[in-house]
Amino acid sequence: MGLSRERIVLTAIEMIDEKGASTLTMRRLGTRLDVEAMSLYRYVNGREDLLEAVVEALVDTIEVPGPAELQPVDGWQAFLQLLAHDVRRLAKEHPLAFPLVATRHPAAPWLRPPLRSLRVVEAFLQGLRARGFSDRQAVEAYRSFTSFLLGHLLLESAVRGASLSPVEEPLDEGGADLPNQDQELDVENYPTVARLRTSLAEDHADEEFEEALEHLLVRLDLEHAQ
Amino acid sequence: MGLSRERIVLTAIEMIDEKGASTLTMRRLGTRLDVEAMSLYRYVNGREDLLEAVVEALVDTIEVPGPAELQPVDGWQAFLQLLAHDVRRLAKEHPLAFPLVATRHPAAPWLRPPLRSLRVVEAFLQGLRARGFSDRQAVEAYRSFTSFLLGHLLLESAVRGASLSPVEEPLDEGGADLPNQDQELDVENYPTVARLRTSLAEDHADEEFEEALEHLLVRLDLEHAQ
DNA sequence: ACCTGAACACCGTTCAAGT
DNA sequence: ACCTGAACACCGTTCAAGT
Repeated sequence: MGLSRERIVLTAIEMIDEKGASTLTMRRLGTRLDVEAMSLYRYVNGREDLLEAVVEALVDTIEVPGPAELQPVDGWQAFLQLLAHDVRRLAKEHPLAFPLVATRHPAAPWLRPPLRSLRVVEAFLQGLRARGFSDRQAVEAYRSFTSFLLGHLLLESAVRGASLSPVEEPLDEGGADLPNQDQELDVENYPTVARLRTSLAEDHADEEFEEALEHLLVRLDLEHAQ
Repeated sequence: MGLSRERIVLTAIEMIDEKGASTLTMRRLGTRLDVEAMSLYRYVNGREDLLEAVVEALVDTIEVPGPAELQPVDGWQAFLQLLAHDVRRLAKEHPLAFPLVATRHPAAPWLRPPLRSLRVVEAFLQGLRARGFSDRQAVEAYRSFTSFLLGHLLLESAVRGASLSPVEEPLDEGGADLPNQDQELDVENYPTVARLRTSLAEDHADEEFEEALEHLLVRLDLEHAQ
């Protein structure tokens, strides 16, 4: 029942998953752990350090395919497919936390979100080297793969997270004079959007992800063949 | 010299550009405008509304290629090229603000960051419709184009923004017991990263962007030809 | 109509003090 | 060794009051 850095980080992740990072305060976290907020500072160098630890813990759950999941004989395509889907699992399990993984400034320029840990980058590069990539090709693949993951997964998280958003719906008292972000009705002034509204609102996250991943692999294959 | 919503938003953007969104407080913004913080609430429904207005103002600077910049005879490739580069201009001009554009929850599921305004989406869809895309193709292009922009530009912003980061370097007193995010030295435990370190640290943002854009256009062309 | 003073509830963080 | 009480500086926000 004692406090520990690990317990603090896990509870912080819980709270972020429930209501978003902006509602995670040291004091509320302390309360949840049955402790005064000040006690947390024994284990954590302040709130920023805690958020960094949260990101690290999340990224640590990423499983880079190794001998257990994948024979070396399986190509780099299988390797990247498995990895991509595991990062997507992370994004889907933590839609409100994923923006942190995506946007917190990486410690080094070569730690690109969302694959922002030395362990993952090392395994990524080794995985491709072992499957026929040159050093240069592996590094280029790291760059395009991270951009691909970031774009697709953050977009998914933003949309899915919007439902769980921390902003409490203000009861509509219909009296605000200021410009309102609720543009629902203005759609009528944008005929194409209005016409395609239904189609635009459809959720095709799965297909989008698979298709874009497929194309990325094709693209990498072209460079790989050179 | 009087206060106005516009002046407030522009000053907020200035402050974010300088030190990041986390340092933008209502009170500091008031001080900068020579006014008490409470005065801002006449023009802005609180801090969240202000940030929303900041995002809106930034997105409003995106120029979707119209008759002025582009003949209808120019293909959809030229249209998307110009648009992509203008969104990239926005990201480069505001590396510390772009994460807001990227991660704030969109008002509607079809307003995908970073093209998150009705005006831009409408012009985007019309631009492609006028250049031979079907409704379905235009919507699919909107989805893949936004994912592409988000991934590449947010990654660029994160890296570039890290230099301007709001975290003040703590003078290294060399005494912290807690896990430290400064993993610089641990690189030695990751041989492949260590070996490719220099290559990984190189900034190829320009080429990456151009190349990925080129491939996206090829990919869209395949679907378009069907 | 526009800005302010005073106040409230809530933050992050430090540090001496308790056990 | 581990947690807390008290305190400080700083937040966002409301509202009655000033001009």
